[in-house]
Amino acid sequence: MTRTPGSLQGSYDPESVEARWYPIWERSGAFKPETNPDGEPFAIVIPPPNVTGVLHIGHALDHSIQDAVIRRKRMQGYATLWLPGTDHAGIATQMVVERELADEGLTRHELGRDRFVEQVWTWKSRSGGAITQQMRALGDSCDWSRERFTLDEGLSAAVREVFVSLYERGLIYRGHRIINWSPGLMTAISDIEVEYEEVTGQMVRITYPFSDGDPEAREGITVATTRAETMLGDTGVAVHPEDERYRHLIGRTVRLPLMGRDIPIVSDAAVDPGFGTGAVKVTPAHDPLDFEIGNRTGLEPIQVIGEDGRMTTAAGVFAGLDRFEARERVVEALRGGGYLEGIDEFVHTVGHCSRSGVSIEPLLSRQWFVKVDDLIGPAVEVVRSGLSRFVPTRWEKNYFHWMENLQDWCISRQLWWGHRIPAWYCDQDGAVLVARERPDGCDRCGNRSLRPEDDVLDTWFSSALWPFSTLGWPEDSPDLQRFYPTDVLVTGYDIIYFWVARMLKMGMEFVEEVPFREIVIHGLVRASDGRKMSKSLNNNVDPMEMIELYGADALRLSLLQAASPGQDVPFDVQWVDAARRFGNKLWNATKFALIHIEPGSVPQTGGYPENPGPIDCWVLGRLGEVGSRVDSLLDDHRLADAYSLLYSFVWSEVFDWYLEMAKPVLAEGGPEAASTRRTLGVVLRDILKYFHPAIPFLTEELFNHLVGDELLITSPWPDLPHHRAPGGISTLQELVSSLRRLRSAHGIPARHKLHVILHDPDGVSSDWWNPQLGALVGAAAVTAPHPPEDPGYLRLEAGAVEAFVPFEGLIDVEAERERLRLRIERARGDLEQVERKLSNQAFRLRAPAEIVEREEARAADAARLLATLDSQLQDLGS
RNA sequence: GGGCGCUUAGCUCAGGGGAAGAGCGCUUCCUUGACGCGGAAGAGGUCACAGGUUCAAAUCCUGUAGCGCCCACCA
Repeated sequence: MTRTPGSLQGSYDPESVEARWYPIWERSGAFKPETNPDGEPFAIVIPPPNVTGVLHIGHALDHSIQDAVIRRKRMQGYATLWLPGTDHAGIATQMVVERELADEGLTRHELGRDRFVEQVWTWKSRSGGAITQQMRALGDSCDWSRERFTLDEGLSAAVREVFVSLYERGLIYRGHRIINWSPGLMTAISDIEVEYEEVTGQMVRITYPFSDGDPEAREGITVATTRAETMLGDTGVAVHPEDERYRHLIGRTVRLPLMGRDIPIVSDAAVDPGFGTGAVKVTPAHDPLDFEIGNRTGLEPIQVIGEDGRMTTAAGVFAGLDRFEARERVVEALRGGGYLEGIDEFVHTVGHCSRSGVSIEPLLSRQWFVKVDDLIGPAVEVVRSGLSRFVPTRWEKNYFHWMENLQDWCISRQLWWGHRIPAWYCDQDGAVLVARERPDGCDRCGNRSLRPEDDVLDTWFSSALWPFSTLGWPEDSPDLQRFYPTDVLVTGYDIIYFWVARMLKMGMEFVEEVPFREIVIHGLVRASDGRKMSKSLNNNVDPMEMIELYGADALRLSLLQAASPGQDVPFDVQWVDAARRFGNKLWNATKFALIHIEPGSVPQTGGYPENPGPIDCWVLGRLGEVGSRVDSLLDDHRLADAYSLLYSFVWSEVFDWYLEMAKPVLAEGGPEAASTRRTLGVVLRDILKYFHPAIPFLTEELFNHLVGDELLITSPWPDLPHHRAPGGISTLQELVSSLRRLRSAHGIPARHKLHVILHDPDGVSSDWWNPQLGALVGAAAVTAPHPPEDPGYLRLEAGAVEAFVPFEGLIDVEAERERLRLRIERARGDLEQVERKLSNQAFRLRAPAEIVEREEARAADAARLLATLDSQLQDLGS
């Protein structure tokens, strides 16, 4: 089913390469852990994207990292599971379907709950698969046979089990509290779904006159507020008990303007005497702090703003007005009544619904809550003790900081799409029944017509169970046993609070083991100017468009190279383009190799030459060094560093040097050429292996040409024998570079052969240098026992080798002198610097020996260079 | 009000106590039989600023300035 290997035709075309391999991988079973039954398990569960969603650039980053990790582990012989799935995303999905209904002129209420939910399922089956198709285009090697959806039967059972048992443990309760109400969505939302924005508003000061003193005195107490309309629901005024200005007023009553209600002045320590006027109007129904003060001092809440954001009948003449309209009208009315002391501009933060953007209304409401205090302890402890490790660790600080000041989590939502809360009400005796299955009747009065709870759970409730619910919990399934705790979680820092913390809490509470051993945090992908990508700025980058233009491989590599752990990545097409060009380079290098080696003849593993020639030995040695460095970087999840290192090694060493040095060897034929052909094959093969996790499609394609029938995706990770680079290589490279510089500086044309006399007292050079010098710089060298005595030669140094080039008629002598003077100046500077360092006694005493040695060597080098340059200058004649 | 980052080449960013790095851009040369989606040679940086620790600081510490992000019930 794989393609017959052959030589490569044409040029690199990502689209055709990428179309081919995904189905082959999937059919081969490589994505499933069963492909390697004896392997040690290694598991990642995907952060489930919304079913409504399409792949955005953030997913592309998140998935590139996960896929790179999982692919490498697979090649290293683990039984890897990358478990995919999607989230039902309550609000988001419901909104999409509601909008569709609106186009037909319908509302969900007209449709009714059951038909509406049915409609959402239909919608889900129709377009919910879009994102999973896009994941395939990206190359995500997940096990689709284990795909999960948060509303699946199994996951729903997990949700019910967790809800009921938390309720039984007293960790879930139903309470009447101030919650964040989104008038836009008509539902409660949790604290962390509120986004705070700084706005400039008005702080109005209002005087409430005393109603219990001399009516003629026209005295009162002045309060300040930014939400004037809430004064209609005031049931008291609070001051700090120690506040000298107001202490004597505690217990008196004032008449609430516009409403004519008498309300008491109370004292409460929560009041900040330094803020505003030091006296707070208390609206228990519309402010969390006021609600608490009200509870402590016995002030009743009066709800004046309704769930739709309009004033209620309790607001008197303002009833029916929109809350913002009411704010203006109330201020006007207060001004008219002479109650208004003044208006100041005031900058403060206002909460907005992260979904609908509407300003949040704190509302007194009966909702379900999770008491988080008891769950935090173990979730903090496992991170502190390192059982679950954040990468990079600095995110732990943020995690702890956040865990310290957590409020109870409001989990009920007034939506239809989601997990219905497993509670039933008996309307006869007011009993609340919470159960895994619908109870037959009220356990107290026997009433058989129980009313089910209408509310559904916050989407994040089911997400919190994801690492174990997807593996079969509450059943003690084989997958749960084998893959839990999962090994790595890869996610952005933006959902540490929403999601990661809650998974840790729930995992510890219900499975009593950490959900994942490592938490790899990446940043957000930003626009190239560093700003957030958003629809309103119209600076969104569509990953699918990138894939079309540059290929998934290029997109992945560019994201991986740019993503430093935990750091935001500004996205720029130039990176993707550079990555594509790298792909092109790989393609062409393989094409070159296939001219010289039989397609399909490279062994899948091993096959390193027994007696490698000098350049082969060098490249194998370098590959080994770089490879082990790359391995340790990858182990530390420093993917950006690993792939950047590989990228520059492959391009600037293997392709720019080794391939060029291989050409003359291959041309000559003989046993040397055989070794080089072999080396060329295995080195390319190993490079493909190292790059496979980042650029899976192209590497698979090229591997297929080199190796034949075996799939790269399940080939073993490279394991190189140690090779020691022969000393001559770096000297040769230095010499070549010097000669190239000479050519370049003086415009010596390529066709002009350079004749070089080598003086090589240590015998560093050898026979194989000559063809190399010929191919790489167009130079021919002869070795002489002594440096030439007559003038007219330019001396170059490469390590212990001196090279003499006759310059008569070749170079611009004046220009060369100028160049030398400049270099001499620089060399002097260097020498002085090193000598200064070496003459420092403290340095000699304190610095480690190897550093001192290195500095000494440096000084010697600098001195020799200076001498060389000086003599060069003399050779040119002054 | 707390916390966490960032400031390095023209641009976008890596690096993180012992000789300043990448990609893109820029200059010059090269129609080399893998690749012009390429090659070679270059120019370009007091690593934000000020102190400190150290034999040695872009790197560690303290402070300052600017810019981001997160958290918080200042009405």
